[in-house]
Amino acid sequence: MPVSIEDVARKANVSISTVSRVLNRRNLVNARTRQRVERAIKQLHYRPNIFARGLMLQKSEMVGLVLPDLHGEFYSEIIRGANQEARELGYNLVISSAKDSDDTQSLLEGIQQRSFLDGVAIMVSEVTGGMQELLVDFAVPFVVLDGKVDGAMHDSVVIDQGEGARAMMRHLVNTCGMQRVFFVGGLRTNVDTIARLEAHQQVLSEAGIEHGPLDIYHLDYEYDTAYALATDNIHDWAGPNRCVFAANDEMASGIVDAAAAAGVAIPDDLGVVGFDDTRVARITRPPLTTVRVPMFRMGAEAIRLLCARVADPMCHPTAISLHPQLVIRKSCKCELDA
Amino acid sequence: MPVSIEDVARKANVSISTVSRVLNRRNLVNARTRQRVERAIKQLHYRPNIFARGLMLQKSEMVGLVLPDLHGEFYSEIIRGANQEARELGYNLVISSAKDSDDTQSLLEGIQQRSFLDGVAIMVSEVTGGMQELLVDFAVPFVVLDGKVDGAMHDSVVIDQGEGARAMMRHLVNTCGMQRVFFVGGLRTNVDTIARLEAHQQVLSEAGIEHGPLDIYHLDYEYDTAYALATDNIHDWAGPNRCVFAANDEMASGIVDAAAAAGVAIPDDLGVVGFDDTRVARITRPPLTTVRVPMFRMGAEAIRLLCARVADPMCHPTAISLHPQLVIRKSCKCELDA
DNA sequence: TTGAAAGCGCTAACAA
DNA sequence: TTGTTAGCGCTTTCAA
Repeated sequence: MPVSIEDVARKANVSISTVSRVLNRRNLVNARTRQRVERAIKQLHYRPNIFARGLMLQKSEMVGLVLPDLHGEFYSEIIRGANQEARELGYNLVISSAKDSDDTQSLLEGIQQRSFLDGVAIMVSEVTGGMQELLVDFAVPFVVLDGKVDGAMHDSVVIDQGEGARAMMRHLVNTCGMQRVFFVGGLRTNVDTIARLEAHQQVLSEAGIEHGPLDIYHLDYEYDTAYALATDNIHDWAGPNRCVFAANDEMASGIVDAAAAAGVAIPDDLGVVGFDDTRVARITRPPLTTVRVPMFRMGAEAIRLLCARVADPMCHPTAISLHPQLVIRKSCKCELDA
Repeated sequence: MPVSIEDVARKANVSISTVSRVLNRRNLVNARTRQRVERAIKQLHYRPNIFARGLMLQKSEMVGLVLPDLHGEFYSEIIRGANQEARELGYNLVISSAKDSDDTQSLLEGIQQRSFLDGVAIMVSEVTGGMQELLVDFAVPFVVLDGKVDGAMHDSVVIDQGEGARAMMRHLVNTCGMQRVFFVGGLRTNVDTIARLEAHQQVLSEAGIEHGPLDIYHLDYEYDTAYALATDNIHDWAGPNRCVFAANDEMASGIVDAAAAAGVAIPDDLGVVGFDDTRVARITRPPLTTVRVPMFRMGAEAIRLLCARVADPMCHPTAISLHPQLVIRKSCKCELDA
C-alpha cells in the first residue's frame, strides 16, 4: 500500500540512489533526470518513510518540551514560544507534561528509553534526588528551563527570579512604604518560590524591617487555596503599610477576592501583589502590581539553544538569563501608574 | 557508540531473536535465559532503536494534537485531557499549533508528508476549502475536535454548542427578562461563533423579540478588542432589560471592565454573559454567568477515539457529543445563584 | 552523472 | 525453546 522509493525509481526509470539524491542533494542530479523523478514522486504521492530515514540518519528532527504541568497561561506562553521557534528551525515539537516530579522523572526515563527525540527542553519545578541522578548522565541532549541541575553539564534558560523579586520588594518597601510584607509562596521545595522568598527576606533585612517565619505561608500556586487562606487571615493581615507578596498572580487574585468578600479594601487596607503578569493580573480588580516574566521568550530561547546543541553536541554549554520586569498597577498603594 | 540488540545478544550468549523476544513477547522465552538477557540489557543500558522498530512495525506509538492556537486556558485544558489519556493508553502526544487556518493546513500537510504519527486529533476553528480537500483523503487516521469535515469519514468529538447557547439565551430571556440581547462573537467564519449566533437568533425569534443585524458584532475573541468595542458602545447598550452575550469569557470580561470604567453598573445597567467558563469568568467582577464547556474531557475523548481508530482503522466512525452546562453567576441580573 | 550493493537495528516467519 | 535469515525503506560509499 505505501509507495516506496523503489516504486518511484521504477516509474522514473532510474535507480533508487538517484531518487534518494533528488530528495537530499538535488544538485548532484542531472536536471532532466531530476524532473522525471520529481514528476514520478508527485504522481505517486510518494513520501519518504521517516523510520527508514531515521534509521540511517539517527535523527528524527523532533525535539521535546517537558513541563511540570500545563495549567494556566504561564505554560501556554512557553509552549507558544517553543512551538514557534521549533517550527522556524524545521523541527517538530513534542510536548509532554507531568503531574508531579515523580511523574516528570518517569516521563524523562521514557524519553531516554525510547530516544526518539533529538533533544529535549526540560522544566523542573523541583529537582529531586532521583531526577538529578537521572539527568547527570542523561542520554538525550537537553536544556533546562528556569533551573539548574548540579553535576550535569547542560544549557539553560533562566529567569532571574531574584532580580524580579527584589525589584518588587524594594518597590513595596521603598516606594510604597510598606512596613510588613507577608509572603505567600508555592511549595517549600519549588525553586521559584525559594528564590522569591529569599528576595523577600533579604530586602526586609536590608531595610531593617523585622520579619519572622509566621509571616510566611506555603501553598500550591492555586487561586482557591489562596482564597481560603486569605479568608482565614485577612483581618490579621490588614492594616496600614501592610502588604501580601504572593508568588504568583493566581494566588494574589484569590487573596484580593477574599479581601473584597471580607470587606477589606485593596490596596487601602492591605496591598496585594503577584508574580508572572499573566492575564489574571490585569483582570483582577484592582489590577495587580506584579512582575512580568518573559515566558514566550523563555520557550523560544530554550528551543534555540537545544537545536544548537543537537547540531553540535560538543559545543560549550550556554546559560541565558532573562530579565523580569516590574509592572506597577493598582494593588500596591503607590502613586505610580505604569 | 549506541548499543544495539546485537551487543546484548553477544553479552548474554544468545541470538538476537531471543533478545527481541524478551523485549516483545517475554513469555516465549525460558525464564533463566530471560534473566540473563535482562541482566545484559541493564548492564549495557540497552535501549531499542525506535526507528528500526518503527520500520518493522510501521507505527510510532505517537499521536498528534493540532490546535488552531495555544492561547488561553481553553486550549490548555484540552491539552491536559489529551495528554492524560494518551499517556494512559501508552501513546506519546505530539502537540502543534498554528496561527491561522493556512498555517494549520500546512502543518497537516507536513504531518501527512512525514507521516510519523499513528494518528492525529485536529481542531479546526474554520474549515476552509483547502483544508476540506486535504482532509477528504488524508493519509493519517484522524479525529476532529469540535467540528465536522464534509465528505470525509472521521470520528469526532463535538460540544453541542447550540444546546449551550440556547440554554443561555433562554435563561436571559425567560428568567432574567431581557428584552434586547446584543451578540459579540468571534470571526464570522468561526464555527463556534456561528452556532452561538444561530442560537441567539433562534431564541429571540421564538420569544417574539425584535432583533436586527445592528445588534451583532464580530471580533476576535480577545479581551482588548472587546474592551475597545465596549468603550465605544457601552452607553448605547446600557439600559433596563438589556444584555450582551459574548461568545467567550475573555470578551465578556473586557466588556465588563469597560463598563466599570465608564460607570455603567453590571448587571444593573447592563447584563453581560460569556461562554466557556474559564478561570476568567470567576475572576471577573462581578463573576460571569457563562456556559461551561467540558474541555478536558473533549481532549481526553478525542485521544481515546483516535487510539481506537489507530488500533482498528476500519472501525465505524463515532461521533461523541459533549454537553455544556449553564453556570449562573452575578453578571446577568437574575435572582438565581448557582 | 548514475547504479549496485552494503548496511542502519529491528521483528517475525521458518527451521531446528 | 532457540537460532537463522529475510526483509522493512532508506542513505551512502564505491565503481562504472
